[in-house]
Amino acid sequence: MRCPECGSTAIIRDYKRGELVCSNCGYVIDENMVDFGPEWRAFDADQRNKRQRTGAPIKYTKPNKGLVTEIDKYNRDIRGSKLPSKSQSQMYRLRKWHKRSSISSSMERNLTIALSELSRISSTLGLPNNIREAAALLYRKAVEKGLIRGRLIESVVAAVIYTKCRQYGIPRTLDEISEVSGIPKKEIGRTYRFLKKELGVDVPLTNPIHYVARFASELELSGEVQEKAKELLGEAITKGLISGRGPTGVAAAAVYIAGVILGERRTQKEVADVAGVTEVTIRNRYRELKRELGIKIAG
DNA sequence: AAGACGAAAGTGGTTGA
DNA sequence: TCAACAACTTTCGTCTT
Repeated sequence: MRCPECGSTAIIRDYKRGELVCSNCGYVIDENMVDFGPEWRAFDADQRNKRQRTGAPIKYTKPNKGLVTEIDKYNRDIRGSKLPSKSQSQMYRLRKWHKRSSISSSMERNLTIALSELSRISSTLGLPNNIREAAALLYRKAVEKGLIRGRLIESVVAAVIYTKCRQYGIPRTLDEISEVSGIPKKEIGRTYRFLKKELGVDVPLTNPIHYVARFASELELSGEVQEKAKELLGEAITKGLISGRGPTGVAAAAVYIAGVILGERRTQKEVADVAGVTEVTIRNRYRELKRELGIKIAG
């Protein structure tokens, strides 16, 4: 699907608000959207199997990727004739170990818990499916490398979501993820850094531009303001005003300035609230941007 | 009266010895 | 492991609209 406004394919489904939004320009494509997710919740694999009414394509968000080998209990070959007794005892042993290795392994149990937490968090944050899948894959890698030991499953889940959100350019702040996962920000950050090091994931610096659309739409600012804010940020980036600064603060200041320039003023406090920073930070960034970019505020 | 501005002190996390 | 450090927050007084 493409955004009718700017042609971008970066469309985000915001289930919380029931909106289909273009993440590039902030254009709301559809409102009153239906959430196609399940209406039920499940807390373990058993409940899920009982409640799920449809099958699924191959997915990393399923503990066994949706692919299972089953060894049935009838000692027959493909034509239905009995197996020789030597093969029968072999099949018996195969069944035993197949069961032990796949169903009751701690890794599978771990994944089951983790994946249900992962889907809960990503629903609450309104994350698209490709991120969920990517996060699930990353988590799987972490489990396979034995990096979970000694860590809360939930904190690793939070960390992989944070990582993937950043990689996919729809960043959520640590604060937001911390809130829905119930894991302290500090812990998520630490796990995130650990995973990054151990798994060698390459995460680009958070680009403040990615926050603009969200902040602007929460403040009900027009598309022009967003464009202006992005333009300002682009300039700021080339002048090296970003490094070392918190991306949310920079984005918030740009949105604020853009609003003032285009006559859609919001108070510093309003902007500060949606961005999750203080007015003072906005003022500091604002001052820097104003000075370095030579912006004059029209009176 | 509310918002904008900025100084000063405090906080939590990173970095380098 | 500890101290220095930068970014950010909290708090508060003053100025502007």
